[in-house]
Amino acid sequence: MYNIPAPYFNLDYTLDCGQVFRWNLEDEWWHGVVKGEIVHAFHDRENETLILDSKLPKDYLHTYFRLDDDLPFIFSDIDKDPYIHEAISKYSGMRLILQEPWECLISYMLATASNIPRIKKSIERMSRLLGDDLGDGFYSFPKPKSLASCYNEELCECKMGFRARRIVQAAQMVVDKEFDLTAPYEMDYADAKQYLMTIEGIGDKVADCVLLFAYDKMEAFPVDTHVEKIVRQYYSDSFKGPYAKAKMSKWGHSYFGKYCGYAQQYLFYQLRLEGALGTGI
DNA sequence: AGCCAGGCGGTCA
DNA sequence: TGACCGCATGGC
Repeated sequence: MYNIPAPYFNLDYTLDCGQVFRWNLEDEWWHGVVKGEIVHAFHDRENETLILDSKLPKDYLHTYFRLDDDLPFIFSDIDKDPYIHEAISKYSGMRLILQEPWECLISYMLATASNIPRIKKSIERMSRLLGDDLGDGFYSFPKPKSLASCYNEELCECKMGFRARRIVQAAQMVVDKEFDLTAPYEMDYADAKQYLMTIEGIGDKVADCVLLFAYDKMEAFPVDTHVEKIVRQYYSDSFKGPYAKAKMSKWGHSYFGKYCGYAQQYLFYQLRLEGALGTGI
C-alpha cells in the first residue's frame, strides 16, 4: 500500500476522462489492471494523497499518473481563452496518464468509429479471452503473441468488426519485430508519428493519441469528431476538406503551445460530460 | 428506428 | 490536402 502526495489532482476526472479504458469505480475505490497487475486506487482529498494498492513499484505508478506534471504551470500556459479557461477551471486536477505503448496502441485502433462504453466492453472481452487470469475477475491485457495467433479462431473478433483484422496484423508486426514498440521513445514527434502510421489502421488521430498517451509527446493534439466540433464552433470553421482534422491538429499545437495535449484532453472531457455545444461560457 | 461513434484507406475527379 | 464510400456493430 502506497501513500503518495498528490496536490492538484483529481482521480475521478483522471480515470473517467476517456483516455484509459480499463478502470472501474466501485465504492469510492477505482480498480484497474496496469502492466499486467491489479491496481486499487483511492484519492484521499482531505490530505491530498493518492492511496494505491498494487504490486507495481511506487515510482512506476507515480510516473503512470504523471504526478510530476506541474499542473498550475501547464494551466497558465494553455489558458488562452474563455472556453479552455472554463474547462481547466471546472475539471482541474485531471491529469494525463502515461500508458503502456502496446495496450494504448491496440486500444485506440479499436476505438476507431466506436464509442467509449463499447470500447471498454470490447477490451474487457478480449482480455478475458486472451489475457492472463489475475484472479478476482481481473485479466491482463493480451500480449502481442496472443493476439497475433488468434484471427482464424473467430474468438478474437470480440465484437471488433472491421478492426479485428488490422489489430491482428499489428500484433503480428510486433511479434515479427517489424515494428519496435520502444523505438518511438527515442524519436521526435514527427518521426514517431510517421513510424506509427506504417501500421495499417493507424492514421493521424490514432497516432496522435498513442504519441500523447504512451510516448509522452505532449505536442500531439488528437482531433476526433468531438474535438473537431469544438474547434469549429469555438475557434474557427475555416478548416475544410478531408485534411481538416490534420490542419486542426497543427493549429492546436501552435495555438495552445507545448502543452496542447493537456488542452485537448480538457476540451474533450468537457464536451463529453456536458454534451451539446453552446451551453458553456 | 435510425443516426452516430476518440477513423482509416481507397477511389474518382 | 477535394468529396465520397465501405467497413461491422453497438449505444442511445
